[in-house]
Amino acid sequence: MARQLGVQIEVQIDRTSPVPLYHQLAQQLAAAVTAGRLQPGDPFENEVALGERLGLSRPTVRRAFQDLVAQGLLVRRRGLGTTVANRKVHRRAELTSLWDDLTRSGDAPTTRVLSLEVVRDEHAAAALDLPPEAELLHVVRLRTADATPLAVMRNWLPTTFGDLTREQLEHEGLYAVLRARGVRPVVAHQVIGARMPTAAERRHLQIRGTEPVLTMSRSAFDAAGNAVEYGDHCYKASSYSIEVMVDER
Amino acid sequence: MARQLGVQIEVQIDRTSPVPLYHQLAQQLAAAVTAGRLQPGDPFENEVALGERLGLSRPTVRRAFQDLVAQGLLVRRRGLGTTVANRKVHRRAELTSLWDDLTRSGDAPTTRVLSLEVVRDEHAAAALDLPPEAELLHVVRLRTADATPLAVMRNWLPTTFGDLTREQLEHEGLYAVLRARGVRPVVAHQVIGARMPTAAERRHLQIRGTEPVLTMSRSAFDAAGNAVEYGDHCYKASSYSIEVMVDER
DNA sequence: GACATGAGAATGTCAGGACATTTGGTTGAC
DNA sequence: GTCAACCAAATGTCCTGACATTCTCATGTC
Repeated sequence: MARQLGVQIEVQIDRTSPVPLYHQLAQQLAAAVTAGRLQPGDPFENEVALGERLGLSRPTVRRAFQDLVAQGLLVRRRGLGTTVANRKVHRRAELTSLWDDLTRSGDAPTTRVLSLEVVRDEHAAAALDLPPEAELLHVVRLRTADATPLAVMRNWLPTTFGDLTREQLEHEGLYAVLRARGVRPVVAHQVIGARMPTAAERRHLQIRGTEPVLTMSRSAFDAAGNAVEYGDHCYKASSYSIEVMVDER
Repeated sequence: MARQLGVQIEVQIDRTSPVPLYHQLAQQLAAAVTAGRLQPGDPFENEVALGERLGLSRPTVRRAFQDLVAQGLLVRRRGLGTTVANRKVHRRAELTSLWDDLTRSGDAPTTRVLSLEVVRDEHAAAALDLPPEAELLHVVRLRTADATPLAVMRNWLPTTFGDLTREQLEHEGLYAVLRARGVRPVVAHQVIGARMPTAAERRHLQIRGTEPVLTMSRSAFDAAGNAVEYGDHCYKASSYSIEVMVDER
């Protein structure tokens, strides 16, 4: 039976890349769907043909398709084939405001940059909605207040901020530096938790006895939806707390 | 290297069943984890050994494991193995109660009232904008989720709520009880922190090793500005984190 | 024209195999 | 006691192969 031929999508597979083959394929197919090059209901190229065209095995192609199904982008049925899924409506979550954690303190904050380099980090890239192979500017800073170590802060930013210097980052806060370049994060997703510090954190924060750290992970985006930064901060719990005001009037 | 042997779970595979083998396996493993026969952190039998024991191929076992990872029940790391995931409660820093949040996520909350009495407490009174000599209703509760201790919660309320009973407080969450009497907190000031647990908290929360608690203090007021409650909660940090969304557009 | 049947197309399931990478414990050297 | 190197254990990735099941269309018969 001559089914309607699935649409062929331009795909580049790089076997020298450290990114798994299935992941490269999944991302490019997802990009094509998300960009609107395929519309809901469009038939997809079948898994065998796509595999032959790209020189990939069927399980590898199936693994990529599976990821797209999990993201809600594709629908697959045995005997019928693969089609582009209908777009779902996403509801915005209700919001609260968060006090800026350090600007109210009045203490004399200082920053020491422990590390500043370009890296690849899949987890950070995912938190910024960027491809796993994306290069990111990774900065690790030690923040002190009144000469007392308070926090170790790790941040990852897109390499559009690759020209940030140690001097800038030590002279003022990261967000102040970003504001000076016209970048204003307006949306952030934060998760607050607690754990015991690692050996390195104990050293930097001068923690001697048994004392936890308060952690906060944050993904921040600007008004246009561009990734600004992903941060993973840990604070000496004895010296730090986070204040949240809730107003549901 | 002799790793700790993964726990063996009783599994019945029926090859005459129309249910796919991977699905039969996934369901029985999930049931064992959900039923508590395996605890967070427990090592799982590795995929090769499990396959050999059940006469299943490695891809079939991996497919079952993959489903459990997707459900948040297992954690897998290359070179290390498969372990039962920690149960994490992710909570939005909105004006909701833990009971409401756990009920919504299907985590079967229960409450045990440890103490219910009228007291004077200067600190709590101050947090409620009340005179230091004001009498307050003081309640201490142990909250469990899925039979696992999660939080010790201390609350102080004005004595207008003095007729609250143990039964009411054990049957549903504090805020549900308040709503039933037409009381609705709309403004709250919350402080999130971390510390090491007290001996009593260790006992109630069944904390054995070195593990911190995540703390949240909250003063809540109704629309007219009347004090509703002051709460001081501590949560097992390995099982709890707080989610905050920020939108400043 | 309606209905049954068969076949082709495509996905679903399962198996076996191999190599790469990560992790953490052990061992030996200093 | 510390540190580096090595190795075993375990998962991650990718491949080839085969059979089962579902779906739809074409064809033949009445």
